[in-house]
Order: sequence, then C-alpha cells, then structure tokens
Amino acid sequence: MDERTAIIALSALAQEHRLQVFRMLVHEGPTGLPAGEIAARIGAAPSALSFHLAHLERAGLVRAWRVKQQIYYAVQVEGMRLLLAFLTEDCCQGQPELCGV
Amino acid sequence: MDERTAIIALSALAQEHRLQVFRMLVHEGPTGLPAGEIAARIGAAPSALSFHLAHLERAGLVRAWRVKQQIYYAVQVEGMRLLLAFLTEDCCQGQPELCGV
DNA sequence: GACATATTTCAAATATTCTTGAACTATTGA
DNA sequence: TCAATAGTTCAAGAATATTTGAAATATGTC
Repeated sequence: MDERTAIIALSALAQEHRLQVFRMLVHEGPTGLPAGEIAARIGAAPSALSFHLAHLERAGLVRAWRVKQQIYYAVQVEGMRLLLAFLTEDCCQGQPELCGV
Repeated sequence: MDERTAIIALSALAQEHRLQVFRMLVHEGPTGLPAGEIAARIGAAPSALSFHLAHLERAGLVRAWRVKQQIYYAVQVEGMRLLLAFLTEDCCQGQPELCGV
C-alpha cells in the first residue's frame, strides 16, 4: 500500500457515519447487509449513505454486489489488513521490541 | 476506545503531512525527533506542523517532551494499538475464521 | 537584562468534505 | 408495458479543516 491509498482508506474511516457502517459490516462478516438496511440502522438519508458507501468501496474497505433490487455491502478484510500493515510498517527501525507492537 | 476517540485518531492519520509525520515517528521509535527536524524533513511551515503535531498528540498517537529549547515528538504505541484493536473488534460476530483477520 | 532560537497560538483566507433534496437508473413483479 | 422498489448521481449550500503570516511564549546564552 502507498501513502495515497492509505489516506483514502483512513479518511474513509475518519467519519462518524462511515466508521459506524464499517464497524457494522465488520461485525456482520461476509454475509453483508443491503444498503437500505444500513441506512435505516444508522439513520442516514439514502443519498448520504450512498456517498459514504462509495467512499468505503473506493478505499477497498468494503465490496458490493447486487441481489435482485438490493445492493449488498460487506467488509473487505484484505483492504483492512493492508491498511493496518502499512501503519505499523518499519516500526522502530526494524526493532519492534523497542516499541512493543 | 470509543467511536469519538477513534475518529479523532483516524482523522489525525488521514492527512498527507500528518501521515508522513506519524510514519516517520513510527520508524524512529522511542528516541523521537524535535519539531523543527520533522518540519524540515516534510517541508512544512512551522506553524502548520505545530497544528498537525497537536492533532496527532490530541489523538494519543504521539507524545511530546521538552529538551532545552526543542520539543521532541515520538510515537505513542499504545494509542496506535488501541486504534487497531478498535477497528478489528467483534469481527464476523466473534468468528474471525470467517473473515481471516 | 538583552538577544537568539525553537515552537506555538491566533485570525483570516482558502480549500475540502458533508448534507440535502430532486432527478435519474436499474431491477422486479403485476 | 407500467408502476413500485432500491439505490445512485448531481448541484448547491452548509459545515469543517488547512494554510499562511504575524505575534506571542518559553528557554537558553552572552
């Protein structure tokens, strides 16, 4: 992961509604939830939610697929994993015992 | 960690200069670097850097201490650890094998 | 005390992000 | 084909965040 991508992912998570959505999807796992159900649970307008889901998807943190009229969203674990790895990369000049990560 | 705190930490990292500073400090480890050295390395104005360092400190991601006229900054690993734990909390309804984290 | 150095604070200007509501697209079922 | 359902897109306005430069603070040195 490069810095630009990491900022897209971090800014995707650094917003109240999107963080709630992300955590909801992390909790749900691979089954995912349809957009409308997510909007109802966090109490957001459909268009606002669509904006937020697009940000999370662009960041590689969630993926989407259609089932009949509904669009399901689920967490994309690989994206999360890459982000966490990027943040802890090269910790303490390669001597992680120094900082305990 | 609660949601509010997580958003402060994530938005601290979701900015080009601050992410550069954070990664620089992760790399340096507990020794840290003085504010002026950080500003010089990323090419930011002192007042802008001060603003960013304050954001990172408020987020609990770095800590600061004075040595003569200089103020040193170093990564605060516990803050980073708490954030990463928060993001992966309750993954897949407690069945992490479902999503491979 | 006077000056130099390192950094922070503040207010204004600028830039970016978020919300809203209306219009639009895609899919389904009668 | 028509109407209903589920979501998305768009443009405008509102809210937030960032940069800038000047002034202020804190510490150390002569």
